[in-house]
Amino acid sequence: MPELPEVETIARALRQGGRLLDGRQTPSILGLEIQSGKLLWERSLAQPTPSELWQRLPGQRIQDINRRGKFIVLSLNRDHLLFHLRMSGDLYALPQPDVLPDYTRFLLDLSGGLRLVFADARKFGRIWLTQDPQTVLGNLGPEPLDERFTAADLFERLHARRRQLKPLLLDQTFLAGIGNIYADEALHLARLHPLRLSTSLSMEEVQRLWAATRHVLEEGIRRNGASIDWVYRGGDFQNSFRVYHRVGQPCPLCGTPIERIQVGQRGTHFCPYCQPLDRNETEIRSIPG
DNA sequence: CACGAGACCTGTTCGC
DNA sequence: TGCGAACAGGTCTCGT
Repeated sequence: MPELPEVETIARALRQGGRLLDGRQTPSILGLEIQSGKLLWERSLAQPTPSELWQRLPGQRIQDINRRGKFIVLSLNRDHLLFHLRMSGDLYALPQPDVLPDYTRFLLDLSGGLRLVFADARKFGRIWLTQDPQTVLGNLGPEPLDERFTAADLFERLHARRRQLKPLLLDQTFLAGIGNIYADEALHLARLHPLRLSTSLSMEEVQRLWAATRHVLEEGIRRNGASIDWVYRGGDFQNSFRVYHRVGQPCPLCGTPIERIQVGQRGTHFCPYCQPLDRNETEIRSIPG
């Protein structure tokens, strides 16, 4: 499910409350104390062992809640508790007496009668408890919405490697937080073909990609993320998709039917007219003769 | 270094 | 209607 805008929405809701879930507003868990908890699917816990986790967690307070890339970071008195939701995870606060939600893999009982629930149908999500969050987050690339991240930085990073744009945007060491939806949306807004080679972009094209990336992420956050299928609920950015999940439907710029190809085993959506591919701009795979 | 395939998992939707 | 295939917001590891 979640990419940067969805994870940002989830983190904000945990910090400030106010996420609408089944018609109810979820509460903030900032400042609450961890009393106990349960791990219902062992492999959801990446680090440390369950026994060490339950030895360390009780008594710590949730002092801060932030997002880095697609990670949610809870800062506790002595540790950091990190969550990655991967494809189908979600994280939210509920009143304690409630029945456990479907696919609950981990929960924390908190002071004030609240409960933090980590639900994850596909079991890909992971949890870490560590004193040093950098051991988990250390390889992430820059935050695309950080004001210190400039178009010149992006140009430099694109030209430091020689890769197709789409897989590069999905590479979390290149930029942190972009996933399949926002990569396709950004490339369309920037009018760049997903197979374009990173080293082929002019400064003007990089400027477009930089602005487009930030624009779609900001718009995603403003709309509380995108809700598709049964997984993440609460956002409505899906109503603004330009290309994602729109195969055969008209491009919003020119009306040409949107096409779908596979790039690095990911479904990739683009407008063949607005995002043309010049032979000189992509890798030549086979040398004749 | 870059790329593709396979793995990790379960649920929903599509096509015949 | 039924049933298997395809597909899904992500990332890691391995082989070429």
